[in-house]
Amino acid sequence: MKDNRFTVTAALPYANGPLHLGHVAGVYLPADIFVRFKRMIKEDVLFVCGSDEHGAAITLRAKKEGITPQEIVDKYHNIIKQAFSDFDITFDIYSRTSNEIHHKTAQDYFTTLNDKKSFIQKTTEQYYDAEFNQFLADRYITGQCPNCANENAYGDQCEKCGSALSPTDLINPISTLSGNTPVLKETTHWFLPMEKHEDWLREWIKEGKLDGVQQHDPKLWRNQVNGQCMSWIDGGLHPRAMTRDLDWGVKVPVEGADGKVLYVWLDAPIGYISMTKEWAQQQNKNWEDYWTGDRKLVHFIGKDNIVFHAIIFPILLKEHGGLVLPDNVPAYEFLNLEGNKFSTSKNWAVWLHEFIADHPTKIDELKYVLTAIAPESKDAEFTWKEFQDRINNELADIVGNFVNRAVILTHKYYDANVPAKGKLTELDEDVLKQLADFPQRIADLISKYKIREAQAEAINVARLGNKYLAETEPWKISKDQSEEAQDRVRTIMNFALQITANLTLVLAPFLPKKAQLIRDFLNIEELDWSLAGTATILEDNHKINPEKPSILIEKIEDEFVTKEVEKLKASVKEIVEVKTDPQKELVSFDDFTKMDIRVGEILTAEKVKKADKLLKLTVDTGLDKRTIVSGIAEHFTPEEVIGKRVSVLLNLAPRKIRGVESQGMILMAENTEGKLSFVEPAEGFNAGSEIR
RNA sequence: GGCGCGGUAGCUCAGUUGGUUAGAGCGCAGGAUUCAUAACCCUGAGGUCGGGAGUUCAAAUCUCCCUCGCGCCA
Repeated sequence: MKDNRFTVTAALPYANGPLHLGHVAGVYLPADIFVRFKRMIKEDVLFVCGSDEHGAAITLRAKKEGITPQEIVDKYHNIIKQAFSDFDITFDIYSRTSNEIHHKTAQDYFTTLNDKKSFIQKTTEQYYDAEFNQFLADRYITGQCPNCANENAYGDQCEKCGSALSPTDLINPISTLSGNTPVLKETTHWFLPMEKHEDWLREWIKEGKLDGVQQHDPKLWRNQVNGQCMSWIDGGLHPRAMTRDLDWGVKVPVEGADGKVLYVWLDAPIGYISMTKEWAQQQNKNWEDYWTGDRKLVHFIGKDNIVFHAIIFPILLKEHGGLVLPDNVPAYEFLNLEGNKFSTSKNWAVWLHEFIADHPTKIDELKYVLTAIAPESKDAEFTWKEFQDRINNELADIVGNFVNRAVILTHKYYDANVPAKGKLTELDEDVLKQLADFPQRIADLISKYKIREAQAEAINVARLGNKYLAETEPWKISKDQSEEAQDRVRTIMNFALQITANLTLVLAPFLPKKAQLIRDFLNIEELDWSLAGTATILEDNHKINPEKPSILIEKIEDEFVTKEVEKLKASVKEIVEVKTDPQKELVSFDDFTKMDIRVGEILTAEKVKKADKLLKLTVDTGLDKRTIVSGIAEHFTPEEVIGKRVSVLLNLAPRKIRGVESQGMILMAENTEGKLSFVEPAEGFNAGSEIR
């Protein structure tokens, strides 16, 4: 087995939205706790992460919002980076894939593998949008589902019947970019022939051995990870595209590969390497030291990313040669929120940066709750009520209260000096023994990626303290003035304080700010982990902070919960209100040309009697002057509309409305608030101009 | 649809290679106590371990079928 030197990565956040609590609970926070602990026990650990800034979703969003992809990724990269920093996630580097060093590293990596003939090239036909000059990602093609006839199926899936599709399955495919029918066009891509790697992957995943050499303990890999990988391998692997037709990303470094970029399978994980390089340059170190030899590589990820990190990237690493393969891929399940999945599009989320802005003093409290419910083995659920319960009943009552008791009593009895221990009782010895067990237990749990249980054990140190005080009752004994009794009280209080000092150690990886606050109460510096479990941390007569301690953990009021739940519900409403109608059914060009739409000028206007909404208009259509009844009286006065040049549907079948025959229809734009606007041509387009 | 993972006390979760009365925390009930953030501490009630069938002296744990949730793939 290898030494304990770690390179830890956390999944690269996609820079098209902010971070929510699901991301934090299921990747970044456990990774940070793991890393903090490794640093505490002086194991060499590098922690890298950064924004994933490429891909079709970002370019399409940019197009939609009329801005550049760079503007989008700049915006979210900064929000995410700041949120991590505010939340005390201690990456050694948080970089981004739009950096030059990443592009260069990824291209070099591709070239190395390409030169080694690790890839095969294949030419396939893919849908292409001629107007936008680009190939279409599956999800940007819609059409009729061949299974259930749903008109709005996507190129990768029909959401109505749930069947997965490929774009060519769709009947009447439509590009969502232009609305045109896309054409099939040949394109050549580089594929990774994964099937060639089945044999060694099987041995590596199942037994942890590579070329017969033990690399890792497969029993420490989560069920889900082993299970999914083995099912992929046993089911047979297939070539996988490593490049895409897109103009936003790392260009494929091969002549003639214009308009092609590296696919996310290469782009993102090589980001771990390029970010290591960037950090190493800053620190004057060799990046290779962190990716070769006896280094343990650990990828913290969500469960949707398993085969990507446990099969595809390992193949790429091995093909490159000389680089370490992951020692573990702790994959987290998903966090749900108040009964529903987190959803960026539905705005059902608690955003990390918003939480921090709203509750800057509750950072460790949030960390505690997210760790306590971390989805290590099954999907978990975050509710504000549980947030309150966990903080109030566990953190505040157990930890906060114990610290307060120990410190306040020391102030009261000894004027803030640590009293010396006297003779120990059997109970004291027993407590000592229990205390001594904690550090190793916590270390073991963290090494096994059981962060949630490790945190619970840390809290148990405070429970031990509470129990000790309840059993020894120093406040009773202190009333007895005999030297023997006073000696007993000094011993008890010394123990209580030593346990408090232990808390600064065992809580530190989970609740760094609270650990610091306790250190302030005790007037001590950061301690070395080797002291954990001992009762000799504080020296006799050490002066603890003479100021009365503040409240370590403030309780969460009911109002806090109510407000947050309301905020969450309100945010969903906003989205619903601005929802626009989906595209209507397709019409043929012939259908469209049947409609005769022209510019008309409104000559006269008057209200229709007994009708609040209707105006009777006389319109010059260029052909004739005709009467049109229009339902716009609630939006415009007759005076306002006279002289307007508007769009008119001329050949709508005439119809009597309130006794007046209407010979056409005025076309209006309507926004989400129900406001109306005429569709007016520019100056110089007079009555009779055709619209088509 | 195929595959993977999960469904254990009201809630959140542990349960090692099948082995005595299935555990913890919260919540709940009762008790004790007052140094402390009305907190702590003790005791107790609560589960036919998603449903069914099977293997076995013995199944939460192994096999099969069904069902629900999540993910991956087609």
